[in-house]
Amino acid sequence: MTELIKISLPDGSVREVEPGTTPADIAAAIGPGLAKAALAARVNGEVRDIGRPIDADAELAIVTAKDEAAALELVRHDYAHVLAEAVQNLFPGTQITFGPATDDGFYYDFAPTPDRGPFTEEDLPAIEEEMRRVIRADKPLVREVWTREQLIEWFKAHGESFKAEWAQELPEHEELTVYRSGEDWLDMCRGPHLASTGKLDPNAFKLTRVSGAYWRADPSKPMLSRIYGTGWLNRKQLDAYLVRLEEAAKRDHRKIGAEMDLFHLQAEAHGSVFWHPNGYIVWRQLEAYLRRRLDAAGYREVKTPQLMDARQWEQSGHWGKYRENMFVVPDEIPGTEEDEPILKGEGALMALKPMNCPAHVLIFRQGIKSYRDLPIRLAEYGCCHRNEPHGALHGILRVRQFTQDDAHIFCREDQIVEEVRLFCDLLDTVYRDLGFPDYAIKLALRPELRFGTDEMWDKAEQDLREAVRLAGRAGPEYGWEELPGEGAFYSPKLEFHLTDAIGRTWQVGTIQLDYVMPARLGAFYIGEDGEKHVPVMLHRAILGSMERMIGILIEHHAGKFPLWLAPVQAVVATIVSDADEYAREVTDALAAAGLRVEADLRNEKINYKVREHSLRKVPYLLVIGRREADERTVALRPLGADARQEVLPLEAAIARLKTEALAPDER
RNA sequence: GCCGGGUUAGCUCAGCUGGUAGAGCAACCGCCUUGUAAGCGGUAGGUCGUCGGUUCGAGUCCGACACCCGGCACCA
Repeated sequence: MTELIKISLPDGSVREVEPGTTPADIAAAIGPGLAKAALAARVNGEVRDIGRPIDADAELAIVTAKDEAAALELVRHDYAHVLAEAVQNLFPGTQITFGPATDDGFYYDFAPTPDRGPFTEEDLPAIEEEMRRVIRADKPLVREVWTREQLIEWFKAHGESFKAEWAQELPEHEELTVYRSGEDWLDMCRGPHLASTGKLDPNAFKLTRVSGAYWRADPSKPMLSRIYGTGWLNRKQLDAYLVRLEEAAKRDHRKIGAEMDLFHLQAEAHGSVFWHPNGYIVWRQLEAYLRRRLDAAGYREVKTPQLMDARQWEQSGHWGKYRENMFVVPDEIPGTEEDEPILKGEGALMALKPMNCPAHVLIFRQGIKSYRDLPIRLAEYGCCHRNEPHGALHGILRVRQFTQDDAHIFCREDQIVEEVRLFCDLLDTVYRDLGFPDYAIKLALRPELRFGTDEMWDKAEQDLREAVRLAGRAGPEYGWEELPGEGAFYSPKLEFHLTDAIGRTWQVGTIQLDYVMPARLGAFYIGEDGEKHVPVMLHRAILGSMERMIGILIEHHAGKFPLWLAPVQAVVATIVSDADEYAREVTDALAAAGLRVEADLRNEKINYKVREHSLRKVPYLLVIGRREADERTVALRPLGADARQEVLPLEAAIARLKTEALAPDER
């Protein structure tokens, strides 16, 4: 007689069953409803196949669609496998490699046959159709444990060289499993999976795009053909997701930037932004605001050279570690004669600055500094050039010329924690002012390629960890996380990731603790002991870059900037030409009050004017008809179709707009 | 840099298997004096990304290059 095992359920009850009973059996015993809804099982917290037997006492919870995170992960992983099966059905000879669930769906990387070539978007409808067929066939997904030798032999025999390579390299101790989909298809996979393909909703997924992807993310390895999809529990979720995508597309800063006439990009200066008058107003407002905050926080603003001799970059270490991203310029007078080469290559090399830090150290080095002078906080709106890989450029979010809101704090070791704390406070204020109350803090640890000794890195990482903890910002509410290998080559860094209006995150702010560069560039101060000491250098930025932050602000606000940032704050629009003279008076009065205002006296219907200025996202329209002109009032209409307008005396309207237009630090 | 897809009027886009370009909006002109997201009519506007090739003939086919888009890698 076999010993029964005890299965504890979430409601506290315990069932005694034969060893080898599956969660599916138990779900069925509880009720047919649960059996039908069951997708997988949590056995002692671990998500497992619903059909995988339990051999010992365990805690069991049945995973249903209500356990949404786990259910989505399962479903997406299964969609990926169905995608792989469908592709191999349609395109025999295509090799399978790897296909995980992602945040909103799944992908699978394939090695197509050479004559077939990479997949294109035109292939997707047929593949989707085949996926639906596989789903409707309701093929059972069965787990089997194989040996490494079995796996390698099987994959080699079936022409799956990528899978065979992988099976070869999986860790020793791991249990190696395959999942069969019916009789005719299988993939090596850790699982877990649903009981059968029919558990998927054939109308809750969509293949979205194709792309190349390196095998094992390594550019020296072959490029595979990746197919992306989005997958959900049901059609309603899918539709909601597709609507969200459309919403995000509407906020695209490139589209809004053109509509609002903020900036443009063109091939002749690719990777650099042409700021138009409207866009540059946003820039100037943002810059002026932050400058006031920095002044108040004890920073001193500087301006340093764009071009410096290559020897300087050698000394700072950039020449060795960063040169491939630098624009190098010969210090030479170009030839102008027809038959003469433009450059003879005789001049010394100079480079456009990719960072501001060396120049700030050079300022620090001027004159003798005492320990009493520290901390010294040097700030610069530093225009940097970085020769980024062309494929990386993206609108104004990733460019080759950008302006950092950079600053370097030179301090003593005993001041580090306080400086980091002060920085965290300043950054918190700025993010709140800009409308980003939610942000996460992460610590990026030493990368492979780096300066300095391990002891230095140990200390720097520990100092940052400690400083954030003491600043009271290392908790889960700040999304605290450590990221191995993500640090800069000269220092570990704290990264600040903010969350925008539609839930996307953007890495913007940073503070980095550097023991190396000041020493390399010979910076020192005289300590209390009368000896020379090397100061610690904190590299820090709050906005990251002006270009990127403005791009993020455009997407965050969908172009509807708060009044203080809006390029045009108000338009005075007339209904009849009889009101022109009064409208001019109103416009002049608003301008005199410091507001950015335009008059629209065109011979157009008010409907037309409302629509046009609404599309331009002008925050306020001051509508002037005969009535307003007679009564010396204005109809103040805030942006938005459902916005209620208010008729008020001219003076009252001016006073109100003036107050509302103050920057957050001026209120 | 790598894979795939693009580039046609100021903007959004059409143009089948090659036969010398088309719509809507915007612009301009006129009418309408207008009350809260497009009033009506008319006119003008394009070396079809660049360069080269195939062809009697190229927006259309081929090649190179540039830039853009989606990813990959990169983001010090």
